[in-house]
Amino acid sequence: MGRRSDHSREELRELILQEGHRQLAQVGFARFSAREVAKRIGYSIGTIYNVFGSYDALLLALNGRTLDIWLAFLEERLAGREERRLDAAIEAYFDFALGERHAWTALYDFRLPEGVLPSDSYREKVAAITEVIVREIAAVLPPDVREEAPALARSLLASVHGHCFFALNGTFAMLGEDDPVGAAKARVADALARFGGG
Amino acid sequence: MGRRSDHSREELRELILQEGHRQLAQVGFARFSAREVAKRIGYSIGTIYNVFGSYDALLLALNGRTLDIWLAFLEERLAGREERRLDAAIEAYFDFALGERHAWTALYDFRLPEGVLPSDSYREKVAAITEVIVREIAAVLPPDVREEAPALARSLLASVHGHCFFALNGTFAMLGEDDPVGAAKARVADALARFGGG
DNA sequence: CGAGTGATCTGAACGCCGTCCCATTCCATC
DNA sequence: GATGGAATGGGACGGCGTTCAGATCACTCG
Repeated sequence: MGRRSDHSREELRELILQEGHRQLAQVGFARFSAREVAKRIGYSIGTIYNVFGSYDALLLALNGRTLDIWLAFLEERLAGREERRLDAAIEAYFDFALGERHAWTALYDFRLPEGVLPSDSYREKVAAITEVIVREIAAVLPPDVREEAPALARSLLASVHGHCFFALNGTFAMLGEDDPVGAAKARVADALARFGGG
Repeated sequence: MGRRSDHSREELRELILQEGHRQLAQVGFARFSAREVAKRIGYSIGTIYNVFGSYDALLLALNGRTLDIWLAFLEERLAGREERRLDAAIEAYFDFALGERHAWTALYDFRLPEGVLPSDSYREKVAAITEVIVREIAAVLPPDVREEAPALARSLLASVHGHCFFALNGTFAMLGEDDPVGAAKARVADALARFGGG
């Protein structure tokens, strides 16, 4: 009832995002509930709508947070590493997805209504992760084909994503595949071999 | 109210699956509702639970139907084709996903509760689609590495899936990729080149 | 200091959902 | 006919996202 001002708007936003991400990671996208988040932080459901405007906006913000964590995770794994950096990046992809299973899955389970585009800031986060891979690809590509790095990075990201996705959703288990990471690395190596890189 | 016997149990099952698949294809997984399906076929929600037992079982059956249609689509695209059969299969993958956008997406959006495995019949359908690809891969592989076909097929399926997924969910659009099919074909070609196939 | 203003917050209400379950209805059998 | 059992309907339940009128409090300004 009524104004409380226990927290500033920014604090509230942060509070919701923290508890929301905790919930999302714990119960997964399908069982995630904005009401439950409100309950846990001791505010009413209305407050969440005051701050985020809609369920979709909240989820976009939560997925954005996942992307932030993912980028940091990836960079930490690469930091100081001299050799086999691309393999390390692939391992990081899988390790993050496995470790943050629910949050990672939510990135792809949640979809905006058709025609609605994610915000620029969300796109930038996706681009930032991609950019890391572009750099790593460029570094192992022969200089004369280095311009191919962005397109190749997108494509290899998709390949690795497919392997990771099948590993997590049980498709690979169904098909008897027991080394998804190895398979993903092999496909990346195949692509680099074509360009004389690696 | 009460027993009607307008349809046999099998007819009812088929009725629900038909209308359910129509709904799923029309509104997508997120907006799909068993109640709505019941309403449209002129039965009550209870009847759907009599026939399928749960929402999850219904969705598994609907996804099974999608897999059936997909397999038929794939086989038709390959039938009578002499050259570039693998490219045709990749195109079929994308064309099916694009054409049956919602139904295809539902295959991956819907997830059983953790620990619950899909039925054998569902697994067989997935395996049947995979088997088509295994055959095509085996056909273009040098005889001495033909035993690699199943593992390679799983991996390439994952790669193509990743490209298709990113094409449909907007990731590729975000990253400026405008030829997902071409990229997928290139990655498959890269892998075959390693084995001296193609 | 006190009244008025406006931002903030609550929670009931709405129309959905999946799920459960029992009263009702009808068919088949005797 | 009567009856037993299978099929069906649909209300009830708890939960969801969403909305919004009303309650409440921190301010501002006279």
